[in-house]
Amino acid sequence: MVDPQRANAGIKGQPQERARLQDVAALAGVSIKTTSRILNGEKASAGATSKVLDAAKLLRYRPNGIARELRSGAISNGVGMIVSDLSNPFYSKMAYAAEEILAKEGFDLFIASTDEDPQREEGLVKRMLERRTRALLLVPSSPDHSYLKFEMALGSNIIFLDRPPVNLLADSFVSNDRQAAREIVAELKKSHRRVAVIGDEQIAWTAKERLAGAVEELGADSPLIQIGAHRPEKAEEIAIELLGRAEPPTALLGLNNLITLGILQALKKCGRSCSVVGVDDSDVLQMFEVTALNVDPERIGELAAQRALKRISNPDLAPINQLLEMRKIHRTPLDRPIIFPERK
Amino acid sequence: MVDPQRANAGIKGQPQERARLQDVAALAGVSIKTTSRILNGEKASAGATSKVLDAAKLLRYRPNGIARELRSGAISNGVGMIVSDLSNPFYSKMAYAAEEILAKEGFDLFIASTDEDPQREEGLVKRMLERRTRALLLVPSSPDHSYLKFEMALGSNIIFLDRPPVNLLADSFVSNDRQAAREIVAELKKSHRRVAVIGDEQIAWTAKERLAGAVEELGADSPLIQIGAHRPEKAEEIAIELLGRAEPPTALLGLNNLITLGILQALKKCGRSCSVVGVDDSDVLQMFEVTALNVDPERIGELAAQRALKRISNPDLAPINQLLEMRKIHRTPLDRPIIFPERK
DNA sequence: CTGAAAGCGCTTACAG
DNA sequence: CTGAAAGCGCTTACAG
Repeated sequence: MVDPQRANAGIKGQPQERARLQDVAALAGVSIKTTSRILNGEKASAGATSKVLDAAKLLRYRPNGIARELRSGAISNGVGMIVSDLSNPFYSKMAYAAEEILAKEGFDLFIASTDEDPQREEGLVKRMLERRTRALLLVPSSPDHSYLKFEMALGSNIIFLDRPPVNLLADSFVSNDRQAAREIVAELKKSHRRVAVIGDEQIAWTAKERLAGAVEELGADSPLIQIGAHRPEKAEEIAIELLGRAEPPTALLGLNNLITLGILQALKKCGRSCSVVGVDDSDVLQMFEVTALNVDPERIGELAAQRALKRISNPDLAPINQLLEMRKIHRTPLDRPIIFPERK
Repeated sequence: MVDPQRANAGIKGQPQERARLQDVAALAGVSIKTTSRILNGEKASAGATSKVLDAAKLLRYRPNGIARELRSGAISNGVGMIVSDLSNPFYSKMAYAAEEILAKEGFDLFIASTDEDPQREEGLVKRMLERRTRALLLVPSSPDHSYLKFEMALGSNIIFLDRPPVNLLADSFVSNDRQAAREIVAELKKSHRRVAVIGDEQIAWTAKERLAGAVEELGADSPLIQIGAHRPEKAEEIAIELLGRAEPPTALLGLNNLITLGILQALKKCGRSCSVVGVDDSDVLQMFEVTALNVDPERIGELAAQRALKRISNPDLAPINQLLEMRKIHRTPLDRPIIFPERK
């Protein structure tokens, strides 16, 4: 009944025979059309209904939504979002905000994560667009987006978030990372002799921009600038090294949310107090009253989702590039140290 | 050339004419097959190539992946994950861990969020399965999963995480929330006269279980049990009220990560110190050395992803229900208060 | 209530 | 190098 040689067998995982409507109809002894009707919950004679349901169960029949979608001409209501690292609360908040806006308009948001791998990004983009995703919100990991030119010329709606497109004209919502980092370092220098800066690995655009801003103030070869802190643990390690020097920094600047967390962990572990400022905000910074430089991830997610909706109604919009300002959230004044809970 | 009356017009958003391969071929003056070859990057004569590419651009042609997939019989490599609230770090960590495991085996993980809406859950499940998602990881929001019986009988691979299926036999990975909550309250009672408990709105299974555990120790009508704290701000408000009573609690138990965050915010705001314990761990609890009861979200995500892989190779596995133990992470002893950074 | 035929937009053989 | 025909698994008209 089911031909195991059929095309869809054995692509990934175990070969898997899929029963078709045809197979169910044959086993039930009724026509394809009747079978379709019954499985779609329309009325039919009791006899036919039970025969068809039995046959479907026996053959483990599952309708092929791909075929249905093709025939019925229904358009997908899916919007895709591709982020670099879903475990970073910055991106999950962004995704949540976008989802809220899109769901209100009847669209599904499907989120995938590249783990900063350009290959994965290209593959995910391709697979999402081929499935007629109505728009794509992209936090890019790839260093070059010219591969998207053709897709965009073909009418795909692509919107960049948090990091700008490279070699491509497309909508983007990014923040003024370089300028913000430069200005906060300049401000710290006013009340501190030694300002240390800890940055991420130099992969993401935001990481490079923030570092560039700090370098403009402190010089490229400052021994107080340290990078490579991709996880909080690594940031903690670097901070401990800095604090252990003969001339330790009097202020520490963490160039993203995870790094600043690591800095606070270091202070806690060493029982030290020090002025701390963070780029990006978080619950922990709030609790310790650490002054932060921040763009709401929710704001970026909302703007991008709204733009996606606009583009879905009118794909011929000219690209816009919106620069969002990072704002300083004043908490502990920059010349005061962050005090840690006393240890027993 | 492009017939604006075609079926896929005007379903959602603006009507959108889609050029077909046929339209491109007609405009370029070559056959459909040649057009297909050129757009798929195969070799063809230079003349045909440029004519086809021009026509494709002019018509904003995008291949229909649905049709391609149907004809070529390719099987999707997508796995779906549906969570109740993506902005909760618990779930984004879970998703990240699952994604890592699945990506290693060549599967894409597509994540969607229901915002605790059963309707959205049903819709998302249906749309994902119809698209031949190979497996579905589900943190359910719905109070009844019998709607999935038919899907499962048809061979869909569905795995429940964090919350168990109701009226359905399916794989699940959940923690012993009730018992863990009961035991920690019992332990707190040993060194505290007044143990207060703050819980979430009684929607999610975990919220109900945790409350039930606390009630078993404190009684259903204890004035020290407060629920409805769905956001940290609400938990903070409740905690402030509790702390302002004539006989304030000597210990506060937060029944999830966001609630415990709110409790700490309340203590900070009021400048009070108090013993605090949290169900679920977080960066903030770690920094304040709050003792926590925890199941690694990463562990749940990994187990579920591994189970999905197994089911994809062998769909006939009998359902398993794994109960994960919540473990106590000892930090500050239960009879000691959490001390807050001194305010200036 | 039920069925035979046509077709969704592609790709896959198979010929020229 | 190129094309006409068949078919992926369904649903949509249209008949009986």
